[in-house]
Amino acid sequence: MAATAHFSTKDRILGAAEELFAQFGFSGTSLRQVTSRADVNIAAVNYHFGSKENLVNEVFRRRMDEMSAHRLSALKAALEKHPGELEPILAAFVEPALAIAQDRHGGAAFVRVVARAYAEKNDSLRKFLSDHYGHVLRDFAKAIAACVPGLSKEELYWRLDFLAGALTYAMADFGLIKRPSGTAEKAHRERAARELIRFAAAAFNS
Amino acid sequence: MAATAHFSTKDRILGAAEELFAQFGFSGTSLRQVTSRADVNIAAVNYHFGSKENLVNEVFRRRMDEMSAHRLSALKAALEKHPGELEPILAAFVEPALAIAQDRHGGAAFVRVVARAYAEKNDSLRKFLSDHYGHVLRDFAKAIAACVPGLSKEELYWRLDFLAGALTYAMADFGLIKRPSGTAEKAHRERAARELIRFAAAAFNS
DNA sequence: GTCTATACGCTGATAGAC
DNA sequence: GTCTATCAGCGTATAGAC
Repeated sequence: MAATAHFSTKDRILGAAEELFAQFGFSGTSLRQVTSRADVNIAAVNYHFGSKENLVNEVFRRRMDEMSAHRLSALKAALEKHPGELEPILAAFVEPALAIAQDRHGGAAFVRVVARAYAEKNDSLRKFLSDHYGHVLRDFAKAIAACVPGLSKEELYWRLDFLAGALTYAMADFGLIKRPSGTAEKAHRERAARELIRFAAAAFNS
Repeated sequence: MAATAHFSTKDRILGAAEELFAQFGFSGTSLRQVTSRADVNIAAVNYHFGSKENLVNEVFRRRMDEMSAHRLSALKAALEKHPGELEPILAAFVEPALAIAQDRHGGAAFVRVVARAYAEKNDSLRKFLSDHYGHVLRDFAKAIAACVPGLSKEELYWRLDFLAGALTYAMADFGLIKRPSGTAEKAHRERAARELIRFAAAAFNS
């Protein structure tokens, strides 16, 4: 695969799916659109991915791996450069998520699938998430606990849940706040991150 | 309609749709499932609702109207009984959502429908919500602004969005926190509401 | 192993008879 | 208002070519 400049059938499907999911949403994209854009036969999807749902999961896994890596390296940097400070830890959690969410290339599809993973209570998907990315949350919980020693473990986890909810909501751009048409997407995202970090810092410190 | 104990075709479709959407999601539920459960003809949906999308909106509207009315009357009571206090206002926002979530007659279904809308990032549904219930959020924003005079309007709206995200997440039981098997569902939800109100109060007061 | 042609049982939607 | 009939498009499955 490194020996050729051509993309494989599988990669072309992934790329086309990612673009179309971002533009039209998950259920708004048909496999026929995907395979037409990728210039492959309709049956190739089921050959390479088994099902449409699994194709979505594969698109999702790519982003999640990337986001988790960014979160962990940002956490490491935050602990080294700002030991004992809460906000840099929260920034390490929030910023990679919002960056991925607003990435042009498939970010919107990623957001949709993240939320689905929870909403569907799909146990195998939940297990996949917990198995592959649970250690990330645990690292953040430990780092936050060290900054806010008065917090019980139960309260800590409740608040992490609330932060995750607010973050997911912000990622999906679901709320009242709409980006003013004059504002660049990047500036809007940075504003969202800054606001959420301050919000969460105040809440964790209470 | 008040003259008879029978439910109309339209109401039977709405009830069946709410239950099925909660269980299988929007795109996971076919109109044939809905009409089969409601014991009406498949074409009745398009006759009464025009489209599947509009049926989704109507399912939402029934519950949202109820929840919004509860929120507004609770807000009024909070402002009269506890003028100048933030936490009663937040409780007026959070607790009706809790109440709906606990309602025997489809309330749990409603919460899951909201969660799914959020997960699937259904744009038309989102616009519908914003058009019809934006004024409720605006009333809360005004009440909160009076309690936290230092907050800019923009910051206020960001924080309301974060609160809404955390609330949606928590009410749908999305997060890490799992209800211990010995705990009653009602007690668990009341714990969630209490934690969230404290969390949000700290965040708004920062 | 990869890929294609083809078809099956569904879907949401609509037109027109009653 | 409600029904039947029918439509194009959907995700999926499989047989078989290379």
